[in-house]
Amino acid sequence: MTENDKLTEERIFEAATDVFVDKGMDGARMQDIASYAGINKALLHYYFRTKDQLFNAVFEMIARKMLKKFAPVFDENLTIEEKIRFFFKEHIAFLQENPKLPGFILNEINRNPARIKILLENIHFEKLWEKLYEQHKAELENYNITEDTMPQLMVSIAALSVFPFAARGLIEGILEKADLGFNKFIEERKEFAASFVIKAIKK
Amino acid sequence: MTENDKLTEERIFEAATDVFVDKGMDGARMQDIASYAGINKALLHYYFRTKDQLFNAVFEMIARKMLKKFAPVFDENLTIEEKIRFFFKEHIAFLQENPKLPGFILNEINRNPARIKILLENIHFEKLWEKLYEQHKAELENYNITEDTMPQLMVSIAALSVFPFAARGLIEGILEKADLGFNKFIEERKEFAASFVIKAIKK
DNA sequence: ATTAGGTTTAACCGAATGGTCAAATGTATT
DNA sequence: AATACATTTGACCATTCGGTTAAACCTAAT
Repeated sequence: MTENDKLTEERIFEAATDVFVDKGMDGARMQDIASYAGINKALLHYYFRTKDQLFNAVFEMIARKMLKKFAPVFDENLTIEEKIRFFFKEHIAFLQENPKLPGFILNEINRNPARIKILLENIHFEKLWEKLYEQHKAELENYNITEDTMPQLMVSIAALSVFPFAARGLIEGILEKADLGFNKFIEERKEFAASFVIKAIKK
Repeated sequence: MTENDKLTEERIFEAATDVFVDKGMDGARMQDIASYAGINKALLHYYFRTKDQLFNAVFEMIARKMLKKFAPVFDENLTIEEKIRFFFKEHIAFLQENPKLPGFILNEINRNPARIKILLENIHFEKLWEKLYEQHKAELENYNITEDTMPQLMVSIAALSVFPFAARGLIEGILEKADLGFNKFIEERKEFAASFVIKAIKK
C-alpha cells in the first residue's frame, strides 16, 4: 500500500508538526503525536526512529517553508519601495496563517543554535542583502542606505514583521485594555510597517 | 542562621534563574538547578515547594526587571526624539548584559499566555502609550503619529530593540558570512534604530 | 549537656517518557 | 492456499524526573 503508506507517514508528519509547533521540542510528547495522528506510539518509531529524527524532519521543513517566504521578493522586478510593500503584505499574510511559527522557530534556534548552520547551508540564504543591494545600487542614491547598513535594514524589516507574532501573548494582553483586537492590529500593520520603513530610509 | 539562610535561598534563586533562562521551563531539570547551586535536590523543594513555584518566582522577577526598563523613559523630561534615543541606548545596553532574556520571555509567554495576564496586573504596564501620547500631544503635531497608531509605534520600537537578541542565532549565522560580529552589529544598532524610528515618524 | 527547631542530606517512590519487541494483521505474489 | 514482506499493535523495559521521607546535622537557648 504505497498509497496508504504515504497517508500514514503524512498524517504522522502533520500531527508532529502541530504538536511540536505548539509545545516545542521539550514539551512535545511522542504519545501526544501518536494519539493526534490516530496511531500507535510504536508506529511513530517505525516511521521516524527517534524523537530527534522526527523533530529534525519537522523543523527543517518548517524553517525552509518560512525562509522561502523571504526569497521571492528578490526575483520580482520592482522598485525598492514596491518590494518593501510587497514583502510586508505577503510575509505578514503568511504569518497570519501560521501565527505560531515565529515563536517556535526562534525558540528552537536558541535551544540549538548549531542547527542553523546546517539550515543555512541547505537553503542558500547567504548574502541575501548583497544581491538586493546590487539590484538597486543606482536607486539607492536617493536613500540613506549603504552596503554597510544593509544588515541593519534587513534585520529591522524582519523584526517589524515577525516580532508581533513572537510577542503575541504580550501584545494581546496590552491591546486588550485598549480594546483593539490582535487581528485588526496585524491587518493594519501591513501598511504601517511598510510606510514606516520607507519613510525611515528616504533621504 | 538568617544570614546563611538568605545566602542559600539566594544561591538557589540565582541558579534557578540561570538554568531556567538557559533551558526554559520544560528543559530545566530540578537536579541541574540543585547541582548548579551546590546543594541537594531535596533542599530545593524545602525552599521552593515545587518546580512551578520556583519557576513562577524566577519568571516574575525577570519579567518585572525587564519591563521596568521600559518605564524610566516616561518620567524623564525629554522631547520625543530624545526619549527614543534614550530608550534604544538604555534598553539595548540592558539586553547586551542579559542577551538570553528576550528568547526566554517570548518563549514562556507563548507556552503559557495565561501567566502574562497575572503579570501585567502585578506590574501596571497598561495604557503606557496613552501616558506618552498625553505628554507629547503638542509636540506630536510635527509627527505622523496619532493616538490610534501609538500601539503600532510602540510595538515597532520594542521589535527593533528586542528582536535581534531573540533571533541572535539566526543573525549570527548570516552575519558570519559578512564577517561582522554580533556585538558590533548590536553596538551600531543603538544609533541605527533610534535614527530609523525618528526618520520614520517625522512629518 | 540537653533540648528544640530550623537546615541539609541520602535514599527512595511513583508516574511519565522515549524506546523496543514479539506477535498479529494485512497484502501482494506465486 | 501458501509464502514472503511490510505494516500495525499491545505489552513491556529502562531511565528520568519531580517530589517525599526519615534521619542526620547544626546552632542557639536553657
